[in-house]
Formats: sequence, C-alpha cells, structure tokens
Amino acid sequence: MPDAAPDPIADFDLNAFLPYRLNAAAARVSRAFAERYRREFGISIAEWRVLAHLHAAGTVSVRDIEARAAMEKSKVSRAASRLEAAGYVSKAVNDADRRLVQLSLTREGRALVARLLPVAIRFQAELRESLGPRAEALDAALAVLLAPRREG
Amino acid sequence: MPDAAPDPIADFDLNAFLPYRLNAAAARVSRAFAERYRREFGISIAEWRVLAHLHAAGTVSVRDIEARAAMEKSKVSRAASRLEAAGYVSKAVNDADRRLVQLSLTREGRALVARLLPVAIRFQAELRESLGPRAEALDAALAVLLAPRREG
DNA sequence: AAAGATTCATTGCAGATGCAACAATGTCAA
DNA sequence: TTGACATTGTTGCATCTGCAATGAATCTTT
Repeated sequence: MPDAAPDPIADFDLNAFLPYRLNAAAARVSRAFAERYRREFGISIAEWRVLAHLHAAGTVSVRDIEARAAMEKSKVSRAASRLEAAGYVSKAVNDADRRLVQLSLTREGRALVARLLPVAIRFQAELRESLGPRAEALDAALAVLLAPRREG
Repeated sequence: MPDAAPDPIADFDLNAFLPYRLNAAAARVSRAFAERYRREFGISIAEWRVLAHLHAAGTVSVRDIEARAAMEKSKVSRAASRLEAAGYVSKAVNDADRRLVQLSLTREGRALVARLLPVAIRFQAELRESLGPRAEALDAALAVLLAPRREG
C-alpha cells in the first residue's frame, strides 16, 4: 500500500493552530498577571494600563491613552472613573480645550504605582527567565505581528 | 555630570512590556480571524473551536472539549447550543452515562467544516509567511508558555 | 458671526464571559 | 440497598466589552 498522504484538512489539530496557541498563551499570561494584581492591589489590567501610562506620560487625556495604549476610549474612560473613585487618579478639565479631560496621578496614585511597577517588572523578568533565549525571538515575532497594518 | 543611570521604574514603557505585547498581538490576530469567520460563515471563535474539535475527535462530550480545547464548560455549552440551533451540531444523550451529552457534526456541520478549514489553514499560512523564519521561534516560545504549570 | 462639521468623553445597550449554584446522574463504601 | 460524595451540563448573575448614540466643545468655512 502507498504511504498515507498527509491531508492538512483531515489532520487539522486545533492545538497546533497558531492563532489558537497565541491566544491561549496570552490568556494564560494575562490571567496570572491579573490575578496577582487583583490580589495585591485590587486593580484590573485595564486600570493597570492606565496607571502605567500616566506614570510614563504625566498628565494626559483619555484620547491620548486610547491612542498609545491601544484601548477603546470607553474602556479608558471607565477605568479612569474607577481609579478616580479609588482616589488614585484626578480628573480636571483642560482650560485650553474644554473637551479634554486631564488625567493625572494623585499622591496616592503615585504611591500605588511605585508599588506596582516593581511587581510588573519582576513578573516580566520571571517570564523572560522561563523563556531563556527564546524571549528575544518572541519579542521579534511579536514586533512583526504588532507592526502597523499594511494598507493594500 | 555622570551618565544617567538607567532606572527601570522611571523608564517603564507599557509598549515594551511583554505581557502587554503578547496580549495585543493575540488580540489583533484573533480579531482579524474572528472578523473573517463572522463575515464568511456567521460563526464566532468559540463556535469555530467546537467545530474544529468535533472534526478532529468525532463524537465527544462537553467535558471533552473543555479539557482539550481549554474552554470553560459554560462557553462550550453555549457555543454548542448555538451550533445546534444553526443545524451544524446534534446533541444526544449518552446511553452508557446519561450525564454526558454526545456532540457530533450534522451533515450540514461537516459541510461547513469542509469550507471552514481551508480558510483557517490559509490564514495560518499567511501569518507564518509574514513571520518568515520567526514563525518557528514563535512556536517554540509559545510551547514554553503553554507548557503545563510547574507545581512547586 | 453663524451654520455645519469634527473631536472628545461618557453612557446606553446588547452580547460575551467566568464563576457559582443547581439538578440530574453516576460511583462507591458500608 | 442505601446514603454520602463526585461528575456533568445548564443556567442565573454580575461583570466586562465594543459599538453606537449622545452631549459638549471646538474648528472650519462662508
């Protein structure tokens, strides 16, 4: 009898499918990270992203975070409202353009970020450690996937 | 003046943070894939996963798919119900163990999968093409991230 | 200056999600 | 056999999400 011809349709395996694997890996990492943040600091990943961006950028608008952190503006708005209610973020109207909301960290917000960031950096370091030399390869692959879309 | 010492806390950049990048890349790929599936076939990613697993495994239970496709059982249950309502999947009670639901593809379900899989395979091929040699590196990194958790 | 177009942030809404509760069924030891 | 415990699938519920509609402010064009 002839050798069995490989049939990519009959042999299709979801667990070898790249989009599925990518999603499953991201979900697992996110879950572990979110769990740590929720337990230790009581904040969500969306809130963490807003805090991290405010830490880096100072006083910015919702639109700024939407653009730079790739979050829906409604998501940013809601995360910012929760952070404001918790006392970590203040909202103010921009005098030069009264449509804009100026988000900035409060004193408590800065103190929280000072505690958050070492945990995040350590989390990333653990991840890179478990990846070993594959970490750089992963960075390169993600850079391709995250590159701006071709317009064709 | 001395050279500025790199300060990982002050310099923290969300867009260089591995968990964030991994999530953003997975979200982008998933969104593109889901968009194509929704437009062409009217199904969601959860439904696609159930179909793919049924294609590979034949007649299985909800619990089987939960275990092998890493989906919450409620998610599987709801996806299966939608697929049943659409005529692609049939549910039957397992006579040997009446707690189990036997899910299997209907004739229409098999026909749909025959159209779905080439699209998925082509999508993956396009992804790998844009990654070039980095595709294998990505596979290796994802294998690490997806490896069963250490128990320590 | 005024009308229309554009931008910004919030909110309503529909759909998806995860968790826990639940009912139905099965297992196993006494 | 019976009664405690485990497993399976569905559903209720609270939450999150993205999209679209909205209201407020600004810009543009005439």
